[in-house]
Amino acid sequence: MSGNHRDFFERVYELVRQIPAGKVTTYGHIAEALGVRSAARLVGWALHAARFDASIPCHRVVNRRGELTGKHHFATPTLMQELLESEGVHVEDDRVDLARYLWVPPRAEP
DNA sequence: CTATTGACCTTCT
DNA sequence: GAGAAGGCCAATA
Repeated sequence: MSGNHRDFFERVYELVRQIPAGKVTTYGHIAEALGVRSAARLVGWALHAARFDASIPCHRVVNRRGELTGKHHFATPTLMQELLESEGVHVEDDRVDLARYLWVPPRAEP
C-alpha cells in the first residue's frame, strides 16, 4: 500500500517494526529498501532517536558485518545481545551470522 | 545562524 | 590489499 509518504525516520521505524523475531537486518539494507542506500547514516540516527521507543526493536538492526555497533547506546552494553539471544539469535563476539539471521526488508516504493 | 558530529556504506587511490 | 574520502539528513553545540 500506498500512502506511506512520511518522514524518512518514520519509514525506518515502520521497516524495523516489520523485522520478525529471530532475524536481524542491516542499516544498508534498510537504506537501500527506502531507495537511498547512501543514507545508511540516517538509519543509525533514526534508531538513535528511537532508542527511547520500546515499540521499535532497534536491537535487531546491525551493521553490514553483523556487528552490534549500537549496543553501547542501549541501556546496557549487553542488553542488545541479551535481547537477540532471547529471540534465538546467537551472538558471537558481538556479531551475528548474517548468512543465517539476515532478514531482507521488502523494498518500499521506488 | 554556521560548524561539527553521528548506531553507516560505497568507491576511489 | 589497505587506506582515505565522499555522500546522505538530522541533531547538537
